[in-house]
Amino acid sequence: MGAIRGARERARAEITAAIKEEAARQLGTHGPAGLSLRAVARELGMASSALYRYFPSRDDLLTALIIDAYDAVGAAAEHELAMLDRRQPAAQPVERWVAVCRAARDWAVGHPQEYALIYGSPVPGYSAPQDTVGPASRVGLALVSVVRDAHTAGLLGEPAGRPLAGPVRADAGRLAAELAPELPIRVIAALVAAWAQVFGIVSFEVFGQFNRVVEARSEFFEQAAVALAAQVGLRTDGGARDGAIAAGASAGSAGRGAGGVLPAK
Amino acid sequence: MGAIRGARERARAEITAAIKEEAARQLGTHGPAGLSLRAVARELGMASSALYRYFPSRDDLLTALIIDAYDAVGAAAEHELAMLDRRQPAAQPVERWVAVCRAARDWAVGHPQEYALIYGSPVPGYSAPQDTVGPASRVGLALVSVVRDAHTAGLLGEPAGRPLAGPVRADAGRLAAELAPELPIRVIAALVAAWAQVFGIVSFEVFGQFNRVVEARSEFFEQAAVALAAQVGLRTDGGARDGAIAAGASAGSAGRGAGGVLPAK
DNA sequence: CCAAAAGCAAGAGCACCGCTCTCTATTTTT
DNA sequence: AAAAATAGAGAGCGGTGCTCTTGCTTTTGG
Repeated sequence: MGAIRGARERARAEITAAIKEEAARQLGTHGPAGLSLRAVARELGMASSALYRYFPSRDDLLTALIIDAYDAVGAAAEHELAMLDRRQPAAQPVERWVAVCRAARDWAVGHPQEYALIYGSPVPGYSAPQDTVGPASRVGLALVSVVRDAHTAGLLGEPAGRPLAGPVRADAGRLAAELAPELPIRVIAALVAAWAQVFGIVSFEVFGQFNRVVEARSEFFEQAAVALAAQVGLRTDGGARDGAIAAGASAGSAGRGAGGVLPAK
Repeated sequence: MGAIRGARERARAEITAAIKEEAARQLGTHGPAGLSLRAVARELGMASSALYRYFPSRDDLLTALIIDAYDAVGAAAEHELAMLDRRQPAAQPVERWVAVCRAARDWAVGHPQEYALIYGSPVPGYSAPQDTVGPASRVGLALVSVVRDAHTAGLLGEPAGRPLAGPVRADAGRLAAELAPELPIRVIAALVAAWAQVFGIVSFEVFGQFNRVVEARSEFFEQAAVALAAQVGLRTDGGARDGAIAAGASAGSAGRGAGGVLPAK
């Protein structure tokens, strides 16, 4: 945080960064399993044992990369949202929602290995150290903020779905108290579901489950993101049909014409 | 396939099975990265080199396990559906849909490592050998069959969401031709999305993303599965409101009373 | 200012890994 | 019964994560 004190600390910071950089590079080419401390050290021209001064174990290096990845995708989402708001200050909630989703997806397809690291199978022992929970929630919080803004702007309708089962209601209530007390409980529940579902689609794309199934990935994703926004209760038009099911805008969805869902990319 | 011919072939089959069994055991305790051919051989009391008579490489062993896992979850889904139909021949399409989803989830939480193997990050080199695509699609096909049955029974409404973008329509059309020509294209698209979204929720649960977020996992999942069924167009009651948005049953959802979504487990 | 303390880099070494090669024993086929 | 195919064992190669010991440099404190 503070200013760098001596040459030693500066060197330490630089070398730590270089190690992470090279490790990330190897991660991109050989995958998480192929990340080798020795190879990193070799590439950096240092003895493998020296690397342990910076990361006490391979898992710690991986954890650092995990945190970086969470931060990267979180920052991408926040940045994309900020850009949209600057470009188009009166953007519809649905557009803002889709912007966040698309940012996450774009980052994922651009960094598949890093994505796999954080949203794929947890690594060997793995215990999800506490340091990861903050960065890990940034995308989710961005989604929450979009919905919250829509709510304060009066652009939030009823979420789809049946009334909540008791325990689900309890979870959602606890979450609501934590991060958005003004939002209806059902919206919170729908939001969490949508959050998981967005990443379900991204994971299927990145992990190859869509091979030979879905080819128009970005359009497909966009379509699903819009549907999920509706599911959460974000209105696609800021008008009538109060309290009605927001998802039900399909009938008269002149929307944006010509097949397009939202202005792509 | 055919009868076992000699003692040698029988032994080979048995040993192959034993290797896979032990490998699966190790997979469950140490994770995919911790699967060691030497350890498997050691546990089986044979030389590590002898193991290569059965699996030419570690990746081939993993591939075998992957196929087994796909088959296991697929069989679980099909079995659960068959059981429901036997127990309750007039089951609602939504119930059948949820049964398939729940079977997949139950298998996943019961076999997290095997689940990670097939729905988590792809393994090192990995090329998704052709042998996996058949088993891999069983759960998806089960979902398709549920929707198709609902359609022939006249219990399929309009799926939620806007009209499809062109390329998405093309993908869905191709898929429809392959596996369910009678279904509306939009239903196919919604189905694929729902398929990915179901596994998104399962993955978030199994991979720990729901830690400290969702505690009532099975109820939450059930809720989401029902919502996804509606999204696809499965009616929750076999009656009125033709062509209307099926998801819109929320208003008067007396449903099944007392917070419960569907008869659990 | 210089000695003590602390941090850093390197090398050797341990136990393990996937995998190959060679050699022998056994079974199947001809 | 001879020949061919198959199964197992062992040694060995290059790689891995990680530890320990040994020197060296920077920082610190009297």
